[in-house]
Parts: sequence; structure tokens; C-alpha cells
Amino acid sequence: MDKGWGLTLDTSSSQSLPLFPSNDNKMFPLLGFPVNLSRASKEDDENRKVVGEVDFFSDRNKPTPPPSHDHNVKPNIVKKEIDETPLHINTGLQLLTANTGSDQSTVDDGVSSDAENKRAKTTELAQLQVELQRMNSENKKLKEMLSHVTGNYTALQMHLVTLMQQNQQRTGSTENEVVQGKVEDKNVGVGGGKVPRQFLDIGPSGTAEVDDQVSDSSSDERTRSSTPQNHNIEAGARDGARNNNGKSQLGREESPDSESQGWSPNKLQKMNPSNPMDQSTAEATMRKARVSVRARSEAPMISDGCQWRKYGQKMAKGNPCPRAYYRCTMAVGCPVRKQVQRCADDRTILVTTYEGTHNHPLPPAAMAMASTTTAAASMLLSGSMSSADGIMNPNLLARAILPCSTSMATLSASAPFPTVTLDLTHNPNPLQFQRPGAPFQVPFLQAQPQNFGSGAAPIAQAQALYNQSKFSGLQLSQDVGSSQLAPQAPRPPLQPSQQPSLADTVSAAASAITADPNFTAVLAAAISSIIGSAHNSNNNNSNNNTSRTTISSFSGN
DNA sequence: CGAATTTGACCAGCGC
DNA sequence: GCGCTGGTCAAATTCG
Repeated sequence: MDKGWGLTLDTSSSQSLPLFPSNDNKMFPLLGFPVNLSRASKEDDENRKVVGEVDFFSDRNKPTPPPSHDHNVKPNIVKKEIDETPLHINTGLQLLTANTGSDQSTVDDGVSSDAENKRAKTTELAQLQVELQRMNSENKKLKEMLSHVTGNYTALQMHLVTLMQQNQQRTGSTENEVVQGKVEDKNVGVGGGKVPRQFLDIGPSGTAEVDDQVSDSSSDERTRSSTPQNHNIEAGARDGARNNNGKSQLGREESPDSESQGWSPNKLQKMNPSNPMDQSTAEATMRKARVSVRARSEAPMISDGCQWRKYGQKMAKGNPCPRAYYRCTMAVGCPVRKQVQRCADDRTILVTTYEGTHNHPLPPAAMAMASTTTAAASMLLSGSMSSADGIMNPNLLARAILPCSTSMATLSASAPFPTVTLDLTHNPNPLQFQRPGAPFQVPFLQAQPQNFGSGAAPIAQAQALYNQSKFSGLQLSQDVGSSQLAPQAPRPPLQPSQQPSLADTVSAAASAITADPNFTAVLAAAISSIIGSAHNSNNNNSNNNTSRTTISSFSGN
């Protein structure tokens, strides 16, 4: 077990706003805000008792998960809770005025005191009512904002589906036949257990699945269908093979086809011919995608919510610090592995490289990182897909998010294997409240898919958001050679003509954020919650669906 | 005492 | 073919 990690994805602490509170095992990486909403002072606690805490996320307020597009659920909940506060207030006042006889020295004084108390109560009540009205209006605004954001999100999702279908029409028809044939063969060979896929499916479509590569015994042969059905069937076949294997640990015996073993970039290169636009090549590349997270931490490993078992340590070339190898032990046969190594240049920086897809449900805390890495990997994979159209305007997604992340993501599709690096070592986000017990919180990947071909333009737009509201954008590059975009790359101004309504929403949210950090955090979490709920309800694969939306418009160069 | 970690050995791919 | 390197295994060791 890994203990004493300095880096934490704190999503469960009582001191922090639950990131994924409304629906267990659901996540909202689109707008995941690792923020601390706690009210530290006693005074705040007292205020909460009197006015009533505006709890956006309490489970007790949500007897049923909100449907995908029902963005009115949470605002109603908020209003309801606020409406209840007068009762609470009256009760408290009555208790305060229940003077005992011993407290009243004379009859006259008692009458006078009662009158004063009544006046005081009236005044206080009036103030509270004003406060309630203000909060109601505020909630109304919030509801409008949420509706706006949700609507835009839905529109984006529709656009995404359209793009996926178009892409499928271009590349998927013949592959479907091939894949189906292979699936049938596998089912015959290994027992054909079709297990519903629970784990993270990365990518906007089947073509963008990041990997089952580590344990997948036949991944190198596979070609992918763009249809989710085939995707799941294929996964079921693989799971069946996995389940039928007697070994409890991932081993070479478990994957007869050693070509498919993870952490084998050389193999990838081997099957990666010179033509980068070849579909099968691109898919093979996808399966080898890795996500590297750079973060500052004194601890030996970041806390990502998963359970890891160390299975090896090696001295890597060019780095005096040893590289540790871990595999996920949350489920038997989980193919996810990670490497942890300190940066040679700055040993306070911990580089964690993930590969693989969890084949088991994840706790919310683990989902945070899993989603982040998954989204990042999907971005990379989408970028490696052959797509020249770039139909979806990347600005849409770039603006569809709220300022929340300072992470820099660098994609590298170059050899030996595609890697996306999330650099979390930059300036901390004000929304991420650093706490003594949690020296580090991984900001969820907020970066949105961008058009590789557009060069620095997406970054510029993201940077514009950053300038407005502390959003740090995504660094993307296809990295052919040394073409990675530096974080200091020039950033042309934002083009406000694209998706103005969404930009207005973001602007409004930014204004609110500027006004009140706590409110900001609540709002952000609320929006992310709704988006996540909507998204999850649209996709049964709850673990990765957010990634799909986040990534899928990412068009290749 | 069981589980987790450590660490040397082993294996495969690649470059020379 | 040999050496280097990355990745993994598994026996030995440590830990709770």
C-alpha cells in the first residue's frame, strides 16, 4: 500500500467540497474543481446555522440523480433549502426568548425587555428576509447560468456525435467487419465471455480507445470499430480471455501475444510504419498512449485514489533517480500501471506516467486522476487520428469550461510512444486551496481538445480565458521532432465572435468567481456536477464518458 | 504471519 | 552477435 503520499486528490475530505457528490462513482472532469469550500471560522458555522447552508451537493437533497438535461434539479434544491430557512430561524428565536423566571428581576423590566426583544427580532427577521431575497435572486442567476452552460454543453455533445458519425462513415465501415470477425474468433478461442465493460473507455469513439494494451493479448491485431457496440463486445471478449486466465497477476503468460504488452514502445515503433496517417497505425499508437503527470511533491508518489503495488524499480538512463513501477491492485488483473520517477533537473518534481485502463469501478478519488489522465490520453489519441477537417471549432470547447486548471498539457505523438504530459508544477490555481494535510491537489484536466493544425491559436484562446479568470490553457502539439509548443508561445487574442453566448456565460462565471472565491467554487462545482450528470446519463460508461466529450473534437493535423 | 516492498535476475527490442 | 536499455518477475526482505 502506498501511504504518506504528499500529493493528494482530495475529493472526499470533509473540509473540501465533494467533487463528485451527487452521484457516486461519477465524475466531472470537465469542470472538476479541487477546491476547498470549507468555512474555517466558527463565525461561519454560526452563520450557517442561522441562515442555512446552501448545500449544492448534499446527497440528502438529491433523492434521485438528476436526469441528463434536467438542469433545474439542483437549483430547485437550492431554493428549497433556502425556503426552509425561515422556519429554522423562527425556531431559534423562540428559543432565545424563552426567558426563565429567574432572569427577570421585575415585572416591569420583563415587559420592557419583551418589547425590545420583539423589535430586535423583527429587525433581525427583516434582515434575514432581505438576505433570503438576495440569495434567491442569486440562485436564480445561477440557475440561468447553469441552464446556459448545460444547453451549450448539449449542443457541443450533439456536434460531437455528428462528428463521430462522420468519422465513422469515413473509416469505420470496413473495420467493423474485420473487428467483428476477430471478436468472434476470440470468443471461440477463450470462451467468449461478454462482460459488460465497466472500465474507462477513452476516446470519442472506438478508434480512440487509449488502451487495453497492457493486458490485452491481441491488441496488436485489433482494429477498432467506431461503434460502441463493437467496442463493448470486443472488450467483453478480452475480459473473457482475462477472466479465463488462471493467473492472478498480470504476467507474460497472461498475454500469450507478447507483442501487446504494455510499456513497450519499441514494439510500437515496430508496428508503426512511416506513414503516420495510416489508420491502423494510428490506432496502434492510441493503444500505447501514456499520460505523464508532473507535479511537485516531496512524497514518493502522488495520491490518485487507486491502490498500487510496486513491482519493480530501475535506474533509468539519464536520470539519477530510480524509476519505480507500480500496477493497480484495486482489482485482479487490472492492466493499469504507472511509473514514478523524480525529475532529474528538479527533484521536487515527481513525474508519474500512467498507462492502461482500469477494468473496475473507481472510487471518486481515483476517478479524478483517472479521468484526468484518460482525458489527456484521449486528447493525444484524438490528435493522432487522421482527420483533416477539424470540423468542430476548438474554440467552442475551449470556452465551454470555466477557469479552473493551471495544468499545462503537452502532447507528444512522436516516438517512441505518444505521451501527453500534464504539467502541474506551474502556478497554483487560486481555486485550489492548498491545505497543510494535502500539499498538493491535482487539478483536473480542464484542457479541451484543440485543433492541432491550428497551432497556437487554441492556446491563445485558452490563455485569454486564463487572463480573464485564471485559466491556464492547454499546450498541445503533435510534436514531430521539436515542434512542441512552448508554454511561452505567443498567444494571439481571443476571437469573441465564436460562440458568444458561451463566452458570455464564462465571463459571467468569471465575474462571480472574482467576487467571491467560495461562491466561485460552489458555482464551479455545481456546474461541473450538472455537466457530469448530464454526460453520465448519456453514456453508460460512466468512468470515461467525460473524457469523450472533453476530447473528441480534437482533430488531427 | 500475511502483505507489501526491495532488488537482482531475466527477457525482449534495438542499435551498432 | 553483443551491449544497452526498458520492463517485468520472483525470491528475499521488511513491515504492520
